[in-house]
Amino acid sequence: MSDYLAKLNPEQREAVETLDGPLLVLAGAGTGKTRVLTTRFAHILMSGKARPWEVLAVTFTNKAAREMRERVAHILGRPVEGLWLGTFHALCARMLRRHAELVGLKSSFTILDADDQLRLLKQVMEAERVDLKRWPAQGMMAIIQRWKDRGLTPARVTPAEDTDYAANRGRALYEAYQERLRALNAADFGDLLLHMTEILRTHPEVLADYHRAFRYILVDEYQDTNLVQYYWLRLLAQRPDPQPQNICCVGDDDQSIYSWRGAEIENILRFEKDFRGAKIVRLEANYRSTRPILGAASGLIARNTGRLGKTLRPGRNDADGEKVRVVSLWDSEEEARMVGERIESLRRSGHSLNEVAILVRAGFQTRSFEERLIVLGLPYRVVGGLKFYERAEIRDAMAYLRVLNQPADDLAFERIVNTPKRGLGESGMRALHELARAERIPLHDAAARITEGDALKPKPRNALRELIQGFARWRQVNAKEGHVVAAATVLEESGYTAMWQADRSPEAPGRLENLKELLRAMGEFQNLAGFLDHVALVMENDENAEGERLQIMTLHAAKGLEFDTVFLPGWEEGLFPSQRSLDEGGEKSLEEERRLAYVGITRARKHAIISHAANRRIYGNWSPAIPSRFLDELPEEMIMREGASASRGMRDTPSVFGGGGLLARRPRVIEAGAWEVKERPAHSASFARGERVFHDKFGYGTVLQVEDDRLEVAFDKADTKRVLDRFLRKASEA
DNA sequence: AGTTGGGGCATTTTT
DNA sequence: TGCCCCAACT
Repeated sequence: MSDYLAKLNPEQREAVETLDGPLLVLAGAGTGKTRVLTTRFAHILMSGKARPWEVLAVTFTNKAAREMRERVAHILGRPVEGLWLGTFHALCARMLRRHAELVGLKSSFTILDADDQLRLLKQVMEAERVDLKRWPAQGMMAIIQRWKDRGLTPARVTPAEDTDYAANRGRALYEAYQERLRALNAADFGDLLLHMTEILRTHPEVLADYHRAFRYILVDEYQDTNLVQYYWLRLLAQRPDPQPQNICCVGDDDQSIYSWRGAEIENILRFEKDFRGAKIVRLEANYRSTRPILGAASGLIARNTGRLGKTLRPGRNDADGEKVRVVSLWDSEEEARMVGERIESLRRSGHSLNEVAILVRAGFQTRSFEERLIVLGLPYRVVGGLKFYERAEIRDAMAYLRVLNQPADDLAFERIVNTPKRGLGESGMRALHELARAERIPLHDAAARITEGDALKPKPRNALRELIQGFARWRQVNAKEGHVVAAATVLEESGYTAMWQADRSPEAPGRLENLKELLRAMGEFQNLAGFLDHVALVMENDENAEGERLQIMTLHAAKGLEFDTVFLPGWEEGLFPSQRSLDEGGEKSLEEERRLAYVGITRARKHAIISHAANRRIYGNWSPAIPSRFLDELPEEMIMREGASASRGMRDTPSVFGGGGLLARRPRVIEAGAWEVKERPAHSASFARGERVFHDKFGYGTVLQVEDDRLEVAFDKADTKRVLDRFLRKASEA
């Protein structure tokens, strides 16, 4: 027997070895889902059932795709070429490049990011004279995305679907938006799936090609698929008899937490009906967490109805462990202090900070913890900050490259035509737009034409001519010397680099550094088009992971991760479960919140500390908070209560905090006063450039500029910020 | 063209 | 309470 199979337990082996016919693998948290998926992939190749390019393997994130690629290569002992392994979007983009003309695009189409999408839709709506005050473009975007999620092209949207926006003009706006995309030779993220599904639906010969091509299909996180992804998969999987439908979906209905993004939990619940003769394998042996953690999570999730049903059991013999802590606190400040203290003590006892995470329900909760951790000097990282590709300088540079690649990319052209400043103001842009619209030509071509006449003042006219001539030249550089040289030349000759060099702001050097990084990254790609696709689809987060850091992130962001110690703060009615889910979605969305709680608890290997506060500041005002109903749903024998909840029944308003435990140690009065430290009296000391200072919120930093009472400070653990001197202390006094 | 101040808004987010 | 976006200044 191959040794990669020997490492599996019986149920995992069944999931790997059941190669023929539809298979659903219900993989509970920590049951070796990724191992099964990658081993199955390798097993298909090793057993000779298919060649690498005959397997279609789909994930949701680039990270998951990368991981699968690496692990398959590891099992096989060599890298594998020619795989159809990637995210839904990347795979669809690849396919769509082959068939673009079937939906009115050219193979060279541009993939727009969220920002471009919204700007384009705004333009469309303005042109259609929609009152954007009354009907924000965001709302229309959301509707269009939901339609795309459900596989609805404008033609497939029925009047009954089109009732809740801009006096039933939603469908018309959607159609106009799609026309604009086509005119720009562009596709948004939703289009990648939508167009490909539409092609497979309406072009049997294309579908038949793919039926022949893919003998096996593997899908990760099936519970997160939306309808259009489901249609796409089903079309590809439902091969005509006698060819077997070898689709294997791996997922966990208990971890479906993305319905608000269009995911349909019904997809996984319905699997057996969709695919004749489907087999279901349950992975229930958990190798990650201790017995109490599993017991707490299982007890909680058992309250949900409409599950496929599965019970985690400890897969290791040493799985006994500490009970899940449920800590009651007076207010959110005290909660942050409690978490900080425990992390400090963990660190003192040799615990790695990389193995600690604080998982919150909503982004704004991270702040109180950040503030506390800065004061304590504990290094942390907030997952999900600004991404590399989202930074202004990168987006600008990308826009230059997009115009280089495709002159008709109006969105990109518009972004850079006056960056750096070329003296093109509102009137100049209007003239340009009018010419482009009148002649039905791209802005780039209109710009070339307009410099021939005298519609523009001399300064912008000359600058614009230079830009257009520049692009012609740079395209030749691209053809002759490659995209990296071309990119460097573009940034240099367009004056873009010079713009940042002349910038006196403290961010400028970092931005120039980022541009260099961009050029470096380009070197890894064959050509410009390949690179642009990569950036559009593979939004890499260039977080520098160096050094030991604890992590703060949302529960959503934590799915798929694991840590020795997990803090789960803010378990209060209205916050978790969130008010909105209580108000709107009824029982269904409450169940999704419960799944989110389940995801949170099951992230912990050894220690889970859940907490709630009796008082929380909401939009500035303190208001009392009731413990989350989820706390009552945890099996009593799996948890250990601390603070008020230790001696009193839950769900009462915890007005009296007299119970034992850690929190009762200090008198309440001192607790309440402690946070007033913020209101420090104005500091008479003045600061000098280069001086080390301390800020309650941002921590230590160095003074860059002084203007009266306003200082510019480069903080060690935060960006450079402008702050008033009264919020600063000298580092030596901090 | 850049700054400033008022008003509206305030889960979760990947591609 | 705080942030972000837009509109109206200078």
